[in-house]
Amino acid sequence: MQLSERKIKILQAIIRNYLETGEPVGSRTISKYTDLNLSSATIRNEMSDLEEMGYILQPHTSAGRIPSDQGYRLYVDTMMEEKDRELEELKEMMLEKEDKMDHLLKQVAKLLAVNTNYASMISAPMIHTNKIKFIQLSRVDVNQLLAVVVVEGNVIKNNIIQTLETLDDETLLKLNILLNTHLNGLALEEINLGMISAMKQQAGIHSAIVGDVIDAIAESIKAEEDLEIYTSGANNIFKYPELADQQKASEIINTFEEKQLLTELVQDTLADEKNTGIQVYIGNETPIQAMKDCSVVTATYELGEGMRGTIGIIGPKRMDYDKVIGTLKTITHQLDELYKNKT
Amino acid sequence: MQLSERKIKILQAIIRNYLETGEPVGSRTISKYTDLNLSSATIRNEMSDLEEMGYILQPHTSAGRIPSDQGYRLYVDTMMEEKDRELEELKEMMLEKEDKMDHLLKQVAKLLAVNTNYASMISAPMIHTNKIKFIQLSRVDVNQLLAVVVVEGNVIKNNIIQTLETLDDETLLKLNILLNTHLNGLALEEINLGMISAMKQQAGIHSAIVGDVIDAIAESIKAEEDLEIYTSGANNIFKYPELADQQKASEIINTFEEKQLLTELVQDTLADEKNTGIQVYIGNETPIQAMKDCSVVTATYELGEGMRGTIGIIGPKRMDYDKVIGTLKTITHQLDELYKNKT
DNA sequence: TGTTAGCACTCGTCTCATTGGAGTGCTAAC
DNA sequence: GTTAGCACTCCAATGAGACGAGTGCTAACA
Repeated sequence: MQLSERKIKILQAIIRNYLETGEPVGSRTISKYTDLNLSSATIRNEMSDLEEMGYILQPHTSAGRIPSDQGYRLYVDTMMEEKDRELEELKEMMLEKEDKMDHLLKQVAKLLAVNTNYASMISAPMIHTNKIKFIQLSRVDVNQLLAVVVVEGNVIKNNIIQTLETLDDETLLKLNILLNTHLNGLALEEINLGMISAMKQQAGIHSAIVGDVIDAIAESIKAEEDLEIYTSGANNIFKYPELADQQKASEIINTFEEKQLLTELVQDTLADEKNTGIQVYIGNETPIQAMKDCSVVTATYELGEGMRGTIGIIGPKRMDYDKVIGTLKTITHQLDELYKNKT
Repeated sequence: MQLSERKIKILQAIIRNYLETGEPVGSRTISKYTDLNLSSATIRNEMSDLEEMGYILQPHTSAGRIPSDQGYRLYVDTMMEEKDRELEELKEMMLEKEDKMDHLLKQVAKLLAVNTNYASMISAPMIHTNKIKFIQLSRVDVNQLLAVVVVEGNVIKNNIIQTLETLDDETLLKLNILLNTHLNGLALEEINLGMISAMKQQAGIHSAIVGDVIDAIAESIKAEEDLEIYTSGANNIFKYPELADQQKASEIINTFEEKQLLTELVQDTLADEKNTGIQVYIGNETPIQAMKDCSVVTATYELGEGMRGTIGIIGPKRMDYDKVIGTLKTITHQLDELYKNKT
């Protein structure tokens, strides 16, 4: 069967109505709601077709219809009217000097949650390049060295190294020069054993330290791998009765608390290269089992230089897709701008 | 009325029973439960007294009794049999090299939650002294300086400073020496305008930088003030029907998500100096409104040098106080040990 | 005087039947 | 192809009745 013009209009009306109310919607409601003047009986016939085609379903025999996952999917793919959103707060927020990345991300997460009334998450940008920009070794105590590594994108990593011997200023200076001349501009993977042994040789009696420092650097950079995720508004799910029952709520809350469980979502979003930047997971389409009764909308943001992160909104299936997608587009766009203005 | 020996035993039995079951407990149950061989009728009379005295209450006329806040309070203050707990996992966890404070804290929070089946929180230690131990200024880019500040307790802070002029190595070295000789060993509050202007004078044409650096340092150290709190196991509350209803769950979850709301709890715990280290807030005793239907048990841990933080367990009023307090004592003790072994 | 048995009473919970209404599907007429 | 009408379904809300856990009180007992 083909989806006639009229069927589409009716489906659209059903979904819109259901998004608003969360109640199954009946034929009479639609016959009043739409501009095509049809009686409820006609609508009923069409609805019967739509159900057969899998776009809507009945919770029980004598109830109205609700959209199926397939129905939502069609809606999102073809029928949405994306609402552009002005997020003044965001602009203001970004105008304030927000140096600390984690603060900014937390703020964005919160802003999203408050603005949409859904739950939100944001992952810190993954640094793909991880090129070392600068290394600094300093003595903070008789047998403690502080290693500071700055990588591309001004991400700073610290590590304290315990040493057996006490290094004097001159040696320290030499080591610093040695490290910087050899390692600057390199990514972690580019550092090979040959280089290390060359450096050790040059370091002479302090060769042990060189090894420790490189270990410390490797550790600092690698630590980034378990990527940081910030969330907000998890308790918004209680606003939607279909998610608020104990079983579901508990699972969702748990996922939000064990943020690492959200990693899959981030991976999945980032993996999809060809995409316009926005992805919508409806119900079972989600990679996270706990969210099979939700819809998840994710977007990729980019802070130049291959630093990419993910923003996501998690809500009920009857989420206001138009608004959410509009909001996410605005946010990612603003994050781009932010980066441009910073550099 | 006096609390006779027998009344105490009965009250204890009521509370113990209620802690297990979560159901109001009746006179017949107690008459079988206790070793004092009394009929249910006698128990009833005693229970009537206990109710009048405010230690127990009836949810409705023909139901059994449940402990009141006052009853729990008496129990915690005088009748508990603290269970000592061996936490092998904790020891193992701490044996592994856990350099990163935040990782350790997250782990501890999780361990607590899993172990007790309640929700847990832990605040990062507040650094009271905040004495500057070491300052390092480095050039990472033509017009970018990296300021690293290490404060007492090896807490490291970074800040990137934009400069108008490009500083050469020699100037940078001079500035470093200038900053370290003037500021090392001082707390933020001890830096006064006199010192700053003295330093600026010595810095000559680079005096502007000195101001910027001091601002950056102040900012880094102050940032510590909105203290970090880690939580775990919030969704454990769903295991206790009396907390699992939407209204309450939502409030509690929200508090856990907006971690700053837990600050009050931390403040309150740390403020109470005279205490043995463990504090119990039963129901309305809590400083956090959202937790008025919970009990909260907090402990202070100390990592030497005035670095103190708070650990807390949040659960239903019928929490297993004996176990929780035992666990918290073990944990704080282990954290102490950890610190000793590190230094 | 403290303890106990017995009994009437209360009140929440469970079950079951009833009702009302929203909504459908089908049929026949337009 | 559209619509009115009607029988039918099924959920949700309501209320009556039975049940039982538990109490308070009284009177009797050691």
